[in-house]
Amino acid sequence: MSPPTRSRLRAHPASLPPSAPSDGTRRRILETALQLFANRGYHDTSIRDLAKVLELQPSALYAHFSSKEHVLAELVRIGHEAHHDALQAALKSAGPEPAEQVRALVRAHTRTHALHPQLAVVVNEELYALTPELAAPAVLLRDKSAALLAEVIERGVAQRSFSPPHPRVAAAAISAMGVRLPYWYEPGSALDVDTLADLHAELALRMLGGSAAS
Amino acid sequence: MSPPTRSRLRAHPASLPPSAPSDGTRRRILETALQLFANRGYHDTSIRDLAKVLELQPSALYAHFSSKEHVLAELVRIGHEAHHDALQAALKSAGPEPAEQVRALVRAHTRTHALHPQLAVVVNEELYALTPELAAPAVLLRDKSAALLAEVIERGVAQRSFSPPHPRVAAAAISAMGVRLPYWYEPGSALDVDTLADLHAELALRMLGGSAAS
DNA sequence: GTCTATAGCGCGATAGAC
DNA sequence: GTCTATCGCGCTATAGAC
Repeated sequence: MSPPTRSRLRAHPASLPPSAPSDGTRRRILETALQLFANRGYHDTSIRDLAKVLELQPSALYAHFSSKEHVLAELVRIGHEAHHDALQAALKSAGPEPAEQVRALVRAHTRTHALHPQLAVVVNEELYALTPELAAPAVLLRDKSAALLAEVIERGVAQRSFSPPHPRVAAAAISAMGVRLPYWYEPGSALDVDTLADLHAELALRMLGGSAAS
Repeated sequence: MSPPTRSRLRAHPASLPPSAPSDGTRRRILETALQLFANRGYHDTSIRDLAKVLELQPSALYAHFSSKEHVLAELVRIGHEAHHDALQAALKSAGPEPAEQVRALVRAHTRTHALHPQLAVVVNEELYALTPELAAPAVLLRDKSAALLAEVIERGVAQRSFSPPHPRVAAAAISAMGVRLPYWYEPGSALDVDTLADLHAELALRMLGGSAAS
């Protein structure tokens, strides 16, 4: 760990989604690693830093994870699965119209990033610290999640509900709103998560144009 | 440098803006560091890695920079200044209407991120690897750049040209489009930079609503 | 599953010759 | 301004006792 640095995130403390392991020490390690990786980065956080916060000896961590990289890989896996599951659930409960489906997807995307900002940051900034083998499952989930939005947009365009100037660029812009959230949004602020999710959905529909924008 | 990893960026090779130093070795160091920091991250790139690519001995770098951190600081400075200068020039040449000014700002924001993707990534992901003292000038420029967009939006809202659901959230969404560009945009693709800049401007105006959206 | 101790290596940076 | 050589330290990970 290098010397006096500002922390990357506004949010505190690190929150894992419910799907994470409930087992005691393994979960504590993941939560602590999440906090440190999010604030300082994976490569700037040492096994010794992690052990110190956990009040364990460095060697004790190896009873729970076979390497520092496997701790990161588990966080990346949890993050991608939680995100993908949230998108799928949102889509499933959304009804058939593209506008309603976009609204549901964007709300879920935004909620995930706002409620688990550390996980979002680690997933997005540290994925490339993993060997391709360990990163592969996450990359696959990433592509599937992107496809969920892309397909809804395509269908909306096909049936003239949407008229974006460029569907792929619009999809990237919609995704970007959520991905950048952890860097400026303050979870305890006047703007609550549900309102924010609605605002993002509204902005997404405006970008997509057509009759759906309110 | 850790073992087999995918690179963070699609773009190749690293491009510095014209404002960067033209001097020989110093510039070569900056260009090479930019490429390595963008692809592997600052903390995962060693002085030895840098020297190897440059075909120099590690100690030779210290004739040009007093530390590895100062190399990063210089890149961060160059990146922030080029970005801020581009926004200011765009605004200056834009005429008085808020819609025209937003279009100019977004076009400049997008062009900067598309034309210098490595610099954008390093500036955004590695700023927090700097001590607060070295990061301070960049943070100041960042705030000034954000204010340029925020003020134009505010004026547009005040004179009823814009009707965003929430000006601050819309500003963040507009900025996010550009910031995320380096992670998906392929500079040599069918979609050229100017078209992309126009598309982003169009999306921004749609989000801001009002009479200005085309 | 935690401890003490340490192996083995790579790191950033410096000394001093040329 | 580049070289050779190296200091001193922190790193990931392992060995082996309890």
